[in-house]
Parts: sequence; C-alpha cells; structure tokens
Amino acid sequence: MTDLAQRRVTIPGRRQRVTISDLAESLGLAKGTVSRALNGYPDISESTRLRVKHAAEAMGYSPLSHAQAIRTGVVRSVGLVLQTTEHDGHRPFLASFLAGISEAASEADWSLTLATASSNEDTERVLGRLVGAHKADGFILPRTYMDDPRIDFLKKNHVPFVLFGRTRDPEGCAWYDIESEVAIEEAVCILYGLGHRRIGFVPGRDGYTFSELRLEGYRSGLAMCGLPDAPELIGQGALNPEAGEAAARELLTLENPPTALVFSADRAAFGGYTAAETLGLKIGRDVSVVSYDGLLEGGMLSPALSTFSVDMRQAGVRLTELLIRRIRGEAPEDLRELAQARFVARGSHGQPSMSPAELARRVSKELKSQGRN
Amino acid sequence: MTDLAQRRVTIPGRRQRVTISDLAESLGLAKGTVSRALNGYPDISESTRLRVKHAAEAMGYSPLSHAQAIRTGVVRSVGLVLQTTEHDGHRPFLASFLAGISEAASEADWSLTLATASSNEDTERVLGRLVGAHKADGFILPRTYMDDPRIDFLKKNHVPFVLFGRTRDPEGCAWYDIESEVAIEEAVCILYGLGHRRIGFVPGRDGYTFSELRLEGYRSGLAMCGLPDAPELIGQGALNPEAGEAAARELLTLENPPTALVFSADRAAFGGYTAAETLGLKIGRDVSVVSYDGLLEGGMLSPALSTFSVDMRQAGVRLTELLIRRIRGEAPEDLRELAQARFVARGSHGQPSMSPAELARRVSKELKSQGRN
DNA sequence: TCTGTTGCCGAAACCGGTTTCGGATCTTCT
DNA sequence: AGAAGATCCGAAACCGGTTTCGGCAACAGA
Repeated sequence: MTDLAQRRVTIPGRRQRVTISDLAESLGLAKGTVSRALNGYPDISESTRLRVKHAAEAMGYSPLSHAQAIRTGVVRSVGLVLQTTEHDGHRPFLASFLAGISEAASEADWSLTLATASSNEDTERVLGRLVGAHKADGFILPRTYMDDPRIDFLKKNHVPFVLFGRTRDPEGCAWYDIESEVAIEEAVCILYGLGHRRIGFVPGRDGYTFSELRLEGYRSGLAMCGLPDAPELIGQGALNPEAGEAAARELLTLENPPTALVFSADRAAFGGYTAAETLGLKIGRDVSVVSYDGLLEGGMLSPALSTFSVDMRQAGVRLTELLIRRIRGEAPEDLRELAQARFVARGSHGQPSMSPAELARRVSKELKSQGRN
Repeated sequence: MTDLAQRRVTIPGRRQRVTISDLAESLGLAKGTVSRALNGYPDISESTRLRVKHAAEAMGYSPLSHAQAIRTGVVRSVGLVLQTTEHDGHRPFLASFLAGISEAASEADWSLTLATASSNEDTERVLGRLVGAHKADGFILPRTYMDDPRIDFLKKNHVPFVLFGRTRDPEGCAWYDIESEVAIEEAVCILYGLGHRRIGFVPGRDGYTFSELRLEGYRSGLAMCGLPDAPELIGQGALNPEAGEAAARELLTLENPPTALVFSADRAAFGGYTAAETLGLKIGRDVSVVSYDGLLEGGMLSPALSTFSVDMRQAGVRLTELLIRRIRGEAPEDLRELAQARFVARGSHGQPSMSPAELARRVSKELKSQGRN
C-alpha cells in the first residue's frame, strides 16, 4: 500500500442525483439528444428543446461540471494563486478582489479555484500542481514581475492566463492593470500645485512591474512640473510600514529635505507617519504625504491619508471576464485593458508651511534634543 | 440557439497530456492495472507497483481530478462561500484564513473552491449552485448562526460540512470554534483586577452564535468577579465602527457610566475610539477598552488596542482537516474541536483614573462646552 | 412520380479515469 | 502427481456527460 491508497475516500450516502440518462428516459429521448437540446445545438427542434428544458427544471437536473469536463476539456473554473507573505500589500483589499472574481465567474456559471503560496518558488510549485490536475482552465496572475517565471511556465504549458499588471515581454500576454504611473504623476503635480518644490518619492520593491512604472510616473511628474530630477529624493524601496519608516526618515533627515513625500504604497506610508512623529513633524502641516492604494485603514490615521484608491472589485470582475474570453480562444492582443486610480483627498497633504531649509533646521533641532535625553 | 450554446468553449491548443492509457501502453500493462497500482490496491505486486510509479514520474503523469471524480464521486475540493457584506468582520484576517485552508488542502492534495455572496439569500443561492454542479465535496461554513439555513440545506442534500462556529442544534454537525466566551470572561476579570467596578459591554449582532456566547461570557465574567448584572451596561449590538461609536457613546453618557468597555469585535472598538474622542476622553487613561479579534489595524491606533487575538491560519488548517475527514465518512460527533484566543495586552486598558461619578461629571461638562460652541 | 434536400433524432463512440470479475500462473499440501 | 489456494494481471463494464454519424420522414422541385 502506497500513500496513495490512503488518499482514496469512501463514497458516503450515494444519494440519487438526477442524471442526464434519467432525464432522457423520462422524456423518451436518447441522452445524446437531451444533451444537444440543453446545449443549444441547431439540429434540435424548438419544441423538443423546450420540452427538455422544462423537464430538466422540473426534475432539478444540473450537469456535473467535471463530467462535462472529461469530454470538453473545460472544467469551468478560473484559478488564482495568492502569495501570502508579509510584505504582500494586497491583503487588505483581498475580500473585494475575490468578490469581483467570484461575481464575474458566477455570472458565466464558472467558479474560482484558489490556492495560496508562501514564496515565489512555492507559487510555482502550487501552480504546477493545479495545472497538473487541471483544477482550473486558466489563471489570473496578480502582482506581476517584469520577468515573471509564472508567465514562462504557463506559456510553456499552453495554459491561458491574464495578468493583473504588466510585464517586460508582452508577447502572448493578456492583462488588466491600473495605470498607477499616471496616479503618481498626478500626485507630484498636485503637490507642485500646492507650492511644494522638493518632492520625495518612496518606490516599491524591485522586480515588480508596478514599482518601475510608478518610479517612471514620479520622474515624468517632476518633468511635467519643470522640477529637476534629484536622485537623492528617491528613497529606498518599501512596501510595508517598517521599510516605509526607514525610507521616510532617511529622506526627511537629508540636508535639503523634501517638504512632501509620495509613497508607492499605503502600507509604506503608514511607516511614514511613524517616521514623522519620531522627528517631531506633523503630517499634513509640516510635511505632506500622498500615497497609493486606497486602503481603508488610511482613513483611521490622523490626519487621514490622502491616497489614490483602486477599485479592486472591478479589477476582479474585468480580469475574470478577460480570462474567460482568453480561454475561449480570443487572442491575447485583444484582451488588454487599463484603468485609472481615483484620488481620495484626505488630510495628509496641503501647502508647505516651511521651506526645505526651515524643515531641515526643525528636524536637526529635534534630533539634538532627543540626543540629550 | 439558447444562451447555453454560447457558453460552450472551443478547445484551444489541445496539447498532448499524458493519459493513463499512454502510461499503460508504454509499460505493456492494462490501464486498469496501472490505475490499481497507482492507487495502492493489494492485488498488484510490489515490483510492478514500483515500475508503474517510476514510469508515471518519468512521463510526468498526473491524473485529471475531474476524470477520477466521475467514477469516485469525489472531486477533491473543499468549498467555501464568503459573505462580503460591509458589516462582515472577517475581511481583515481573510488572507491568513485562506492560507490555512489552502495549506491543509494542498497537504492532502485537495484544492479550494471559493465563492462569495452579498447576502444571506445570495449565500444560499451560491451554495445551491456549487452543490448542484458538485464543485466541492463539502463545505466550510464560516460565521454560523444559531439557526442557520445553510446547515439545513446541506443536511437535506447530504452534503458534508463543518462549522466555523457552533449552532443551536448540534445534531449531525462537525465544528471548530474559538471559545470567545472564555476570552470575554477573561477580559472582564482582567478589568476587575485593575480596579474597574462598572464594566460595559458592546455585544455583536443578534443571530450569530458567537454574539450570544460572548454575551454569556460577559455575564459569567461579572458573576465570577462578584459584580452585579446591570442591564444598562449592555450596549447595542455592533460589528463595525459606526455602530460601535454609537453604542460606546450611549454607554459613556449614562448617568452612572462604565469606566471600562469590553467590545465583542475590534471593528466596533475602533468606533469606540471615535466616541471617546468626541466626549473628550482618552482611551487607556480615562476609559479602558478591551476587545476581541486581534486585528493588526488595532496596533496602529493610539493607544494600541488591547484585544484577544485569534489564529485564523490555524483555524483554516483545522477546519479543512476536519472537513476532509468528514467527507471520508467519519462521524460528525467525533469531529468537534475548540480552541482559545490569546490576549494581546497593548495600551488601551489600565487602572481606572476616576470613579464612574467623576467620569460622568467630566463627560457632561464636555458635552455642555460643546453645546455652547 | 421520382429524386434531392432538409429537419430531426437515435445509436454508438468517446473522454480518462476506476472497479469488478475471471482466468492464468505459481505455490503448497496431501 | 494432482488438487486447492494464493497471487497477479487482463478484459471489460462503468461513471455521466458530449459529439459524430447516419438514417428516417417530410417536404420541395422537376
């Protein structure tokens, strides 16, 4: 007995489910005929089609999707592998994302097969398992990298997929993405419009496509406003509060510090609040902050975080629709869609209350007084 | 052509997947023999079993789970229907819950089929759809009610399930639950130990089993400490910040107000912070707060919320293990498990700084001064 | 009237597995 | 040596659907 033997399960109540043969028999038709009637084949007369349809409803018949799948090769399920590591920012809006996917899937009478993984390697393993057993007909790939091994794997195995994000080589890829670079650009312009002239930026983590795009957005924002490109104003990558705090502190203790900070991610911005506090600065007054993600928790901070909000439910819906179309054979080039984030102005940004020089003096005084204690 | 016709999908690349027949042919065996070898039947010699196993690995064979399901009746998938309504508190720890389920499912080579619904009625509809197409072999039912229609439905259809929670009639039910009533009881005792003598309680919403249990926990906590049962100290049910604020405000503006509040849910406690602020009270000093859920966001508040933390990953793992055993035929009575929440002492509770009478004076003075403005 | 079409359905193969049944070999015992 | 078991595997049925193929009947056209 190998371990496989133990995997087998006994059939429980074996309750009597209405099969297509039952239905056919009670109608006096061949089961093939019933199948074609239910699936809308043109060689079935309208009258029998209706007769079958009504009988099916009356008898409560619904086909087993896996029985259909054995012949059609389609299990009517979209796959999603989530990475649940700490620095993973999509946890907060996970519920609405899943709701969007599930909603769109239900609409087409599909379902969602979900799995989680703890690392990039694990993700590939899990993906391999799901593909191997054909648990899903295609996959939504969240948080894509510029060079993404998942894409290579799925391409090689001819498994349909759609990216939530973009990637370096668009060949064969369908996607839906939020143009966060546009949002970051807008953030810079908003701050410029309020009078800020030194605007710092805390990027995301290397590798993620969105990180590079947001950095581009920052640069193009500066260019649009006629501000010089000052490399020292670009902090270290951060996607969580700890890293965000470190990055913000580094920027705010520069000799010529920024009076406003733009964060790539809300969770990093949360750390920015801590950094400001420890430097004796009040966000929204002494230093402006604009961020990206639109997390609800940002509203609980004081002042509430100004941020670009993303409609994750809608993202889930669109991704699912695109994926199903992709599975049905449409070309990936025709399945690409971009959307915009929406600015939620709350209390963390405003006009600069001091010049960079004054800010620097404030900070160094505060640091000195802390040093004495 | 009915709408059903459009649902059919074309088979794409039709890539050549290794079937059990391929494997059998290349081994010179009958496919039935190969199947029995892989599934550990005792009538296969050890030598052929190994030969088959190695060949399967070499050729990269993995059975289609839906092809197996057609004969065995088991699709190797656990089902979960989440309700994503606003007042739904489990959104924040959803990721770890799902990770737990997925992890335990993978361990047994099962997968997770997830769906969402927007209301109780919708939940039943979605559940019906999944059961109808046999998308899962059994279900995890989160957030159970004392009288839960989902339970009736699944029982009637002989579909295995396991509760995350408890219910009025335990007949035929397997479950895993956190004894939150014990936690609430402990919360009362902790506050009593610090010197509080009037301790208010904000329950959850009617219907949920956990709400009633936590209320019981509150009462038994009072009894254990020898405190009288004062009905006016029990606020209105609240599971979100808005309702929590209203409930807390009502309690704190009593003639003889509590100096400490116990909340059934963190999200309600968040509203308690707002209520305290608007009444000019500082949580942790003027009024103590202890809550339940262990949300990470509570740590971002100032002072950080003292709360009972629940290991949702572990809950997911145990629920899945219990469900799979249930599906394999074990009796529900043998599949019941309770666990405890863990107290996370942070900054929102402490010794009372004033008597209820002084507190009442403070509050009424604050209200008057607000009235004048 | 005879021949094509066309419309409609039955019969059977098929999908990729699992499970039952029976039979051939190989031991073991008398 | 012959009979009785035990061991191991092949053949075929089966699960619940889908799809192909062919034939019958009705109808149209010549």
